[in-house]
Amino acid sequence: MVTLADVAQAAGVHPSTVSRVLSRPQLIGVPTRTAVHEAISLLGYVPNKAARQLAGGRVGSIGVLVPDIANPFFAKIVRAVQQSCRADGLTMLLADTDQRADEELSGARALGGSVDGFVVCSPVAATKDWRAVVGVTPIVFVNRRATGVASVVLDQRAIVELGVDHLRELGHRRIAVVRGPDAYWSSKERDRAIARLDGVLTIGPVRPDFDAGIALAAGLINAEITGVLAFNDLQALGIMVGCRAAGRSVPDDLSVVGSDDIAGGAMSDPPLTTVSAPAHELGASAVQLLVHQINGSPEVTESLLPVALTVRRSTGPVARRTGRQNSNTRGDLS
Amino acid sequence: MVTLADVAQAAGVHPSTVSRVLSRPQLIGVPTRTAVHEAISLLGYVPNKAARQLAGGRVGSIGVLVPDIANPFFAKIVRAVQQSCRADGLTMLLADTDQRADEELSGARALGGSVDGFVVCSPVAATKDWRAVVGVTPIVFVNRRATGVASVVLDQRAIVELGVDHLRELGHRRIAVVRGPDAYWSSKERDRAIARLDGVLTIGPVRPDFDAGIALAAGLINAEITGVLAFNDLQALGIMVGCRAAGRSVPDDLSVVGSDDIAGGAMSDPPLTTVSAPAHELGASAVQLLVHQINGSPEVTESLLPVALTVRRSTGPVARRTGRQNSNTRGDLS
DNA sequence: CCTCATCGTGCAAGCGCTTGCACGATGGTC
DNA sequence: GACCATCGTGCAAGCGCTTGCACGATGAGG
Repeated sequence: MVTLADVAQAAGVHPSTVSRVLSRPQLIGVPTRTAVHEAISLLGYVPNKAARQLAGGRVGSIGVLVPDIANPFFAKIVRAVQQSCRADGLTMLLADTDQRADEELSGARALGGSVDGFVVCSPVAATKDWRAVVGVTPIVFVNRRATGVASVVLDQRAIVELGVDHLRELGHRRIAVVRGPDAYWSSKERDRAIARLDGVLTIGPVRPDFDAGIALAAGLINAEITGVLAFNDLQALGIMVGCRAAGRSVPDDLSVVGSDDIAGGAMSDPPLTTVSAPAHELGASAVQLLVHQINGSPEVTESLLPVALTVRRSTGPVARRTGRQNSNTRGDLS
Repeated sequence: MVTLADVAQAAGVHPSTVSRVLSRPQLIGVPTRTAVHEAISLLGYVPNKAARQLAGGRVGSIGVLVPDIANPFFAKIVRAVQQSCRADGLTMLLADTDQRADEELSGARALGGSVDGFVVCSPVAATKDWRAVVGVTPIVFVNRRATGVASVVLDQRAIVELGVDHLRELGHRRIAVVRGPDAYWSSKERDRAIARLDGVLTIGPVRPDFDAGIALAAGLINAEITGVLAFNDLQALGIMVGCRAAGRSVPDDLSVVGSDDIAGGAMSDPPLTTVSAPAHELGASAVQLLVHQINGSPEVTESLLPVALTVRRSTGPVARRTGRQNSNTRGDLS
């Protein structure tokens, strides 16, 4: 293993000079700097992170906590975070919290000493608990806004409005929007947006997963809903399957729009119309905000990311009244 | 921050004693040990990883490299790895290699100094390059077998046989199996298994993703295939969609079986029959093997994991000849 | 009762790096 | 021409932990 001292010797300078070339090059004269760089690449020197951290410098890695890495939405975010990290020369430590507040906190504790900061996706633990655990360590929340903590969130209001407007433009009048679990910041945020709207039915809270979606379908049909905005894509996919199982067709009998735009949505049949979340930007912005903080910026930035409607084929014009009539008739049979 | 020294003082012993209580308890007398433990929990002491590593001890973390974390199959493995890590008190460092050999190697280099070992999923870089980069650092390959490297792999032969046998039992005679990219170890392994079989057509190599699956459908129909074993679930899903787009039905006109058993398979319509891979075991075994090596065991273990058929509704009995006749007729139209 | 393993614990030397401080060498100013 | 700011570099003290070695206190054997 080649150390700082080896490089220093090769370059004919003091180890501290090498160290400075690496951390604050502007302090060092250009000729020396060049010589050091040559020695570094010649010897293939790689700084030892542990030593660097121990000596009080930057660690060069960040911790990322996600509720469930198997959820494609979070997988996309993690991927973006990882890419940003690589671009910034950072290492990413990942912990899956299994959606549990205690795992979140214990994960943070475990990573605590080894990272420069945290990116926390959809945190469920209370903000004050977070502060207690991480102390002054920089931190940014993804998908939750909290005072005193940097965050990058999706425009939940736009999600609701984009989804509902799309349905309305297709002529739908009996529109439902599914509420998410109360524990989520995004749920509360959407509820606020929903409250602004006239004439939409709300359903739930309902778990944002496939099975819950299936279970939802029957109720939607009974309520003669013709267009529904699910809480996320997984749930939307479930609604579509449940609908077909009940003998109805998507989008002829029910238009469904999801939210997130996970890969599975494009692969369903019909492919899912959805409000696309910029997962990549979410991750990238989070890292950017975090790096800012790590570099000493005191400002607490709250970043709001726009969403966009992706129209595929799970939504269509509302059926003419006779069409709905037919549907109802069939519905009585099942 | 509470340090070893603080604990030592609180317990009235020397720091080295505390250190030993943590790393090799059997060296320390029981009363002292107890006292130290009390002091530790009293003060809420958390060992500093950087210092520990620097001093030459274990780091307590492992590096995991995956080709694509957004691929649900790898997400499942990562999740399992993470769980095993937590159970063993290990931290997991994750890097996404984007399926590129150079990223694999540079990822390993970046993590190099900060981990006790590596779990590498579906490595594409050559084994000797790996050895060159990681030196004597313990390492285990997932989904590739290589001499001199511990590995945990799926029984590729069983995958092929299980899939094909299932199709045969349903009466299919015109069966195709899709080959994967030549670069994959699993592809070569399956090819070997396919070679053993009589009377199956092979197709490909074909990329193991959704779009490639869609593209495949037409060819399958033209060749009058009635049952197909895809290379993985993503591809199988694509075949189903492509098939329906061509006016055929699954499983009536074409039975399709996937491989992996990703979550999306259960959510498709019809839900996908597939050869399930024990993703959780893959991850857990990998960690176990790695920990063994880290603990100094010299043996190079190669673990072969069994797979199982999960029958859902994308496969069915072969259509009666008249049925196929009909299909063909319809086929001419499209 | 003295000798010698054996066991439990203290001691101190680092691991590789960062950083505040000191110091010599510049070049400009009065 | 003597003085001072400025700049570039060397020096050394740690960061928190592990571990080989030494040492005192036990209990067993002659």
